[in-house]
Amino acid sequence: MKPIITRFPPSPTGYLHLGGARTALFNWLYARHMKGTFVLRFEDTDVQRSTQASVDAIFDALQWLGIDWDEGPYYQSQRFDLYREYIRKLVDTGNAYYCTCSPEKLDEMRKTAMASGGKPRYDGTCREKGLKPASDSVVRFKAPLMGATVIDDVVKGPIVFQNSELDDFIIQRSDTTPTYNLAVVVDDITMNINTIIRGDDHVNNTPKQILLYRAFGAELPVFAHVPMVLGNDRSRLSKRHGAMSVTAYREMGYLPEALLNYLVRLGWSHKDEEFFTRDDLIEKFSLENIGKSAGVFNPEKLLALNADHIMASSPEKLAPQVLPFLIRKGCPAACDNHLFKVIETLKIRSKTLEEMADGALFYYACEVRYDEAAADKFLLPAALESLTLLARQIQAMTSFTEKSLEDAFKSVMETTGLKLGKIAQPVRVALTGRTASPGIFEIIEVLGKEKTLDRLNRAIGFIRSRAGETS
RNA sequence: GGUCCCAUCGUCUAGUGGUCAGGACGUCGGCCUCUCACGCCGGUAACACGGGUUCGAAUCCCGUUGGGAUCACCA
Repeated sequence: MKPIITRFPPSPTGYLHLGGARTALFNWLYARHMKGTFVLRFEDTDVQRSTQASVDAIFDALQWLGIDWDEGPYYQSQRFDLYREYIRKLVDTGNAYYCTCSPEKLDEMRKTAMASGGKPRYDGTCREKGLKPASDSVVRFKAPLMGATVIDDVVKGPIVFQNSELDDFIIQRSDTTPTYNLAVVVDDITMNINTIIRGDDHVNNTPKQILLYRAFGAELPVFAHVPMVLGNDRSRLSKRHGAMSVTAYREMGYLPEALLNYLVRLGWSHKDEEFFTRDDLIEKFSLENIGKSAGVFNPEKLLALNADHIMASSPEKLAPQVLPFLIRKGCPAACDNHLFKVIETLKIRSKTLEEMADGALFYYACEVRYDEAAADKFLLPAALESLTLLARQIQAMTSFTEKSLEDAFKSVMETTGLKLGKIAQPVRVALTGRTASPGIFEIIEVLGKEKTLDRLNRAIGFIRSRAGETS
């Protein structure tokens, strides 16, 4: 069995969007699963629209996703000589010809065809003229007039196209650069690509490409056309549907594994499993289980999956990923043992790293900023006794464990006759400034004796001064 | 419009002739509980329609409807 060689061929005309990422992922996974080779190639023959910034953005996104390549990156713009050589072969073998019909004439041709209800296709004016290259001539592929071309698609099954539907498409522009269909085929042939996994928006190009493979006498690759990713209005995913670039998800605090997991499940399944790590996917991915119908992108499910992946990650793994979010918020955190403990308390209640960072801020604050409503509700004179008692208990403690803290609270409960619920909320506001946070015992343990006492005492002072004001 | 593709809960999907049509997200109710979460229990909700084939169709065939893609000297 021949080794599988797949490729991802983005055109660098913008950031890497979710659809592209999924295509890259499928190709990468298949190559990894089959222990084959994954090739990266930039299709930048459109010099006008291709930019280095886009190339960099795509590198950045792929790297973040952890999608690495074994070969390339190749740039089509550096292979023009090769394409010319292949085009010449086609002309020499009578499979292509020069055409001098002007764009204006073609336009008119299309219009009259449309007007009379016909198809907008080239009428073959120059097909049999045997023209020599001229300054403004293009090269057209001489497509068969009869017969049919069939795609043996692994996901959709056989797809038949009547050759009479195809026209003599241009393979070389008047500026001697190759067009898309020619360049892909030459590249895929010369790079030995034998498995092409791409969006099914390419299905209609495929018969043209198959014809080119035949004209070159090359072996056909396996085609797998995967269904599109749709927006919530069921139209093709685009900017209208909100955040589209892969890196936007990084900024919002998504884990690359979660995004990968979500993307792969959009169109592929393995039994009824929902959660996959990167290694799971490499092990389980297969072309057979790719679905046929288009899928709607659902941000809520992505979010839920992100929460699952956060929960499944270790604090050590999470720390370097949250750190940038903390720093961006002006938090003096470092990737240390303390941060690991902080994360441990937040993991289970954070759906994104952004949320986790927000939740972590209070641990690092020099002075807790009280949420107004929280302070109004809980930092009241009624809490003074338990706060004071608790401070005294903690003062006397030498080390914190869940058990010893529980005992401290119990003692306060006994003295005051209050339930834990009544005591915990004021303490929570004193320590975090908010009414929602990780468990009280966890917080105290992570905060440490000194900070806990500081905050308790400050809250006591806060209540006293307030009481003074109002009385 | 031509060509091509697709069709199971709102969404992602399992299902490959015989299932009470399963799971996940969402949603609703409840439990747990120091808050928020997590977790747990339960509810809601789908085979687009019409014909066949078959003892028996979500599963196979045809048609209808609906949705999508594509029709460049873009990729």
